[in-house]
Amino acid sequence: MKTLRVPEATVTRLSIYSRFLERLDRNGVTSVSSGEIADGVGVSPAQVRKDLAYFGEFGTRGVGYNVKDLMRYTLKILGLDRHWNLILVGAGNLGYALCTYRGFNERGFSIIGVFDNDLTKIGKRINELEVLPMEKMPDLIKEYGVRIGIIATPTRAAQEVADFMIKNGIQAILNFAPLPLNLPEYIEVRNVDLSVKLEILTFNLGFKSAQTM
Amino acid sequence: MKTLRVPEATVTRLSIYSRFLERLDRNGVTSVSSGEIADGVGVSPAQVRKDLAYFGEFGTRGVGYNVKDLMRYTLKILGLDRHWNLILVGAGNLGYALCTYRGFNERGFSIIGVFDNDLTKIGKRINELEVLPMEKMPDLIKEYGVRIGIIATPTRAAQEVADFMIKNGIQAILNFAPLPLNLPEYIEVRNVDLSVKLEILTFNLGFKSAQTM
DNA sequence: GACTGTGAAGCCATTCACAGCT
DNA sequence: AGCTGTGAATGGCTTCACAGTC
Repeated sequence: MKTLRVPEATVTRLSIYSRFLERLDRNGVTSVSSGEIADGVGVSPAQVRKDLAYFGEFGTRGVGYNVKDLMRYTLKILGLDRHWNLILVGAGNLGYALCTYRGFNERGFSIIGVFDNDLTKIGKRINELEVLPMEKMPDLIKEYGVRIGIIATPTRAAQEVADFMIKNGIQAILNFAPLPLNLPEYIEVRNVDLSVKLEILTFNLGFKSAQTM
Repeated sequence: MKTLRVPEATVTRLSIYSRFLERLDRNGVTSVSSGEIADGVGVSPAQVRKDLAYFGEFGTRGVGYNVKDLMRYTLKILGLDRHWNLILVGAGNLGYALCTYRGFNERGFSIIGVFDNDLTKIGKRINELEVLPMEKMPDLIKEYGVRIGIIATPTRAAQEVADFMIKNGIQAILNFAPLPLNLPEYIEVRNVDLSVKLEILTFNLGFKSAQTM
């Protein structure tokens, strides 16, 4: 298992492969080829093999891959062979939706603390969680060993919230505010910008209507 | 304005530049250099210039770019010099959050119809919209000239919903269900997978803890 | 002197094609 | 025969470096 630098695109696909493998496993499929995975997720068979090759040899030549084994390997590579506690800041509609999103639980993520600085939101309940004021964050991070924080605040608050999280030991941030955060480089950050993908669609539709209208 | 194929990464960054330019404009800044844009959004100055060069020459050598002009150009390129009506299927928490998300309105998007097939959700109100049964979709698409649909349903319903949208004239889909949709290739699809980015974080944290523990 | 626009170079990811197993 | 694993080839995006312009 040599450790070259792995392209982020490979990690993204690995996440998708692993979910596809979970589906196969639930359906009782025990063996799968790179071509079948490729068809299932919309990439080329060579891509699937190359992606897996970054991490080892998981298949059998002439046969394919064992579904359960490969599923476990991919989950392990992604760090999903364990449970992750998260905190979230911003108890608006988006924060609420993320707290109740089943996709997180299915992958081993639990949001164990929700914070806001809006007094009208503090004390409200989201499932079994109570929205807490920001000053309760430090203790909760320590108590639950939280390393990842989610930002679902309005844009103007995002940078300040990120700084506060980091000061209290958060190592990685998933940012839903449409604003590039300015953070130390040892912090892992990924942005989920809800309108960027929509704008890729309008960009592409623009070209189409030019052709067809 | 030569029309080479534009990398999707360029379109993504264009969307980010345009929002940064809007911020500068609101703050009264009138002129900006590629280096300042680069600093503001976290890319290299050459990247900014190269991205813009796909679409024309917008700057003045020795000076930089006029903020208002460049903002308008970028918005126009992205197809955001006009209003876009959207429909959304799935009136759960995520659907609710998307319907009330201000970031869409700020960029010229309006969700003008929300659909669900769950009888307990039909008739509910989200802002000024009433959740409608699926069979009302065809008329609404025609009436409002809708080309883009958003899928915020549970995973199991997503493929069927996508097929229904397309049958009724939708040309582009923003899919929040964590499942690769199987669609004709003339349909534009982009997926927003809420846990993939989280799994990139856990992947990267995995490497870090290996070093530091 | 400052900054854009761009061909060339460099780098990285994907695809190809085939050797190696079963 | 079928399918994996992988070096080589390809393709595409990013960075470099400098000519062009103000």
